[in-house]
Amino acid sequence: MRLSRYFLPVLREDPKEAEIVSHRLMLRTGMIRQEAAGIYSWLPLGFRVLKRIENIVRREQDRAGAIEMLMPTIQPAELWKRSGRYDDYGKEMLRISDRKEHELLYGPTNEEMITDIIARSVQSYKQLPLNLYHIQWKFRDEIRPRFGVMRGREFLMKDAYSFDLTREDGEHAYNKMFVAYLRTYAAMGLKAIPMRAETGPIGGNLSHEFLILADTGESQVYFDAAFHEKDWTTFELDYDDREAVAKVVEEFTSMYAATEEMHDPERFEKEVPEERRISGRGIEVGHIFFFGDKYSRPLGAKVLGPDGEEHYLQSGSYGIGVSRLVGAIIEASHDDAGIVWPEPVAPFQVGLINLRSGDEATEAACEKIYAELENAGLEVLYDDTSERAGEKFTRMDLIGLPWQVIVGPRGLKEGVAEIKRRASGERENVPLENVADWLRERLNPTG
RNA sequence: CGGGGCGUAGCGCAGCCUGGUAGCGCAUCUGCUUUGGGAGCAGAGGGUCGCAGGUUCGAAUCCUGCCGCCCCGACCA
Repeated sequence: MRLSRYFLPVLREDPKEAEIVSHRLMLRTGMIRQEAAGIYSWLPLGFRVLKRIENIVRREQDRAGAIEMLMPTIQPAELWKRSGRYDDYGKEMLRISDRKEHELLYGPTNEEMITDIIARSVQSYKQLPLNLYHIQWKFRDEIRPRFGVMRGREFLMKDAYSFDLTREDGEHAYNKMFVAYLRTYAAMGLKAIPMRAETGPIGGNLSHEFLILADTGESQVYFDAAFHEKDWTTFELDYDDREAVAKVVEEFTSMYAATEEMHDPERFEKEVPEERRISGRGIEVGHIFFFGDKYSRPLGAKVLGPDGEEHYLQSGSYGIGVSRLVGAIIEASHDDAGIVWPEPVAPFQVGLINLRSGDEATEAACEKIYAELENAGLEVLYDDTSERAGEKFTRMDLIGLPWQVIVGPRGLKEGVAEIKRRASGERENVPLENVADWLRERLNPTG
């Protein structure tokens, strides 16, 4: 992408409404634009990141055997009256009515709808297990939206719903999602610590929240430093192997980790040696629940089992805040100069900077490298604008692409381009003709 | 919902107390000079002063009501 033809409205100054770093940087880099409290437009740069994250989530859900679908944002109130949540959900639910005065609502979550779909289509245990998910916009009329996309009213969420015949099967479905979540966050360069959680209005009794550590997090968390020593990168296993899956869950739940609501200081002190007790702030980026027949009963989701009897389905629901993750990743990965994108979620992998636009030789060298990088399957933002070097450097650091290729008359004389790694600031001079290969060796082509 | 703050050009702000023809910096446009870490000079464009009502000869400024936004607290992907 040529910057001169792109839409990247960066702000030179900090917008005054943004206090926390991710919100500030998202506004400054032109990723988002606020339309109302907790409601944002996603501008091209932000949209690219959102899609990247969404794709990683999708890949890991698919891998764990979940099946993607899409339910609408608008739901009939009638479903929610059946589950009893129409009244329970309170003012957080945005209620609307159509021209015929039918009561509708903008979905804050989809347990009712998916359970109803299953109830109408699944009659036999032979059709199980099922885990269906979608990635769809939600609306919750939060008491106080804040922190940009981290607590928006409208937000993009991946929500999956599992349906099984027995509690044991349901727990396996839960465990699979648990492992899939570890894999998902790891694939984005994050460590999200699973913590025992309250179940809230979703209900049920088995639940974990996944939190990434950041000073600006909204939750107070307590955990065992042993989490820092875990291997977060390899969870290669057969999802159908119940024991293997349960073992990973066991491994990651045996160490103490709790949010403030569930924190038990006595247990913490008893189980964790003092030097390993860590308390800090965390951002909740995922939440999984197992709630048995809480919804299948009122919505009549039952199947005939092998015993010839009717059984209510055993269910769980599994959410990842996709739009929140954009902010959360920035909170976890930035410096004074701006965002430092982990490669897997970066909007572009490479920023190519022409330091002297208008200069024929420099332009020719840039065009050549640009074409080679694109041919190598890399995603490149080519700063071909006529601005001065300083502005280009500052802007490229601000938007935080993992690699910068800097081409100017100085290097051209030596036949080299300078390649800078945003995260570490290391620079290396690379012969012009080797730039594409050099980068390709250090990057995975994006799919 | 309780507490605090803000609303004036695309962005950041001054002006308001003490009413008198709306200003600064950055950005934008034109020209020239520049060009390896947010350039210089010269010129130019851009405003329902959040909205409505009131007081006044006259309101960004005073009064009343409303709306929006941000921050702190109780709730949540």
